[in-house]
Amino acid sequence: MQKTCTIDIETTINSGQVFLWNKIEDQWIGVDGKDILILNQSPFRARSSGSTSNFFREDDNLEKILSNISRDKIVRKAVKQSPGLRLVRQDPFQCYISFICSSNSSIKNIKSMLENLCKKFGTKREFNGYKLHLFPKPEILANASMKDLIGCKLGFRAKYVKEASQVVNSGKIDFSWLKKTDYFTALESLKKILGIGNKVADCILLFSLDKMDAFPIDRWTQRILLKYYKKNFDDVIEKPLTEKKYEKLHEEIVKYFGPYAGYSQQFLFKMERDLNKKNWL
DNA sequence: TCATCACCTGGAGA
DNA sequence: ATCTCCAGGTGAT
Repeated sequence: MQKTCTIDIETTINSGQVFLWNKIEDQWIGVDGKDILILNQSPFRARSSGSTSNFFREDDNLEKILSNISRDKIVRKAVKQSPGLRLVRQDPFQCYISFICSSNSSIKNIKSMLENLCKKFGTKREFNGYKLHLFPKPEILANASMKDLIGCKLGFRAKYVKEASQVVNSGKIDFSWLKKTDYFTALESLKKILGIGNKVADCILLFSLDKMDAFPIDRWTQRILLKYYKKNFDDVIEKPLTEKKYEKLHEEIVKYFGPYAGYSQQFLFKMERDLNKKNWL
């Protein structure tokens, strides 16, 4: 109970992990796969229209994790700045499509694309007086026409979304299996899919498949590494990372930050974007 | 294996 | 007004 109270909902929603969320009056309403979630900060309350539980990873031993990652001075500062920030455990299919859509885009635009997909393809559902569209099922997106997907403003990602949905719908990608297997095996499976490279795969692994050693390296993370950790890692560079550079850097990072490297990344990412006054949802 | 380049779209800044 | 650049990258050459 005490742990629950330390979760900062707004900080967590506004940390680049999720997109289909809106603040209405004093509560956050969001879509997670086939569920609608309603969150209140004080008193803390999380309601789900379905079976979603542990959205905030309440089963993690946070005390242990925070003390582990706080060995690093910069991370310690980031944790102190946003102590209520949590990693979330999202619906895997939604997370997968979300981050495929994220490539070369902005948070605002990603949110818009996903809302369009829900409106066009998701089942309408009412929960506690709120009517919204759930996230579309793999089967629906797998069989969607390119015209309709383009209509959702996906741009060049339309093809990625369709193919990625087909892979899930056919059973070639099985999220429950990916959850059970190790980081590297899951990573390799995801990267075979069109539209998924190292960064997108790491986001999916960290935010929905329980891989806490996933450490997404995007533009911001790269800036962070350059700014604070230049001396710690041989492979930090200013230029865009090639695939091999990314892998090598990731290896060094996990060695340095430890098994909960993903948590470190989230705190650092939040800190640096806030520092630069970047917008969230 | 690496370096370039194009890519849908929307918004910000020159 | 019009252009350029960038935004949580990836794929093709």
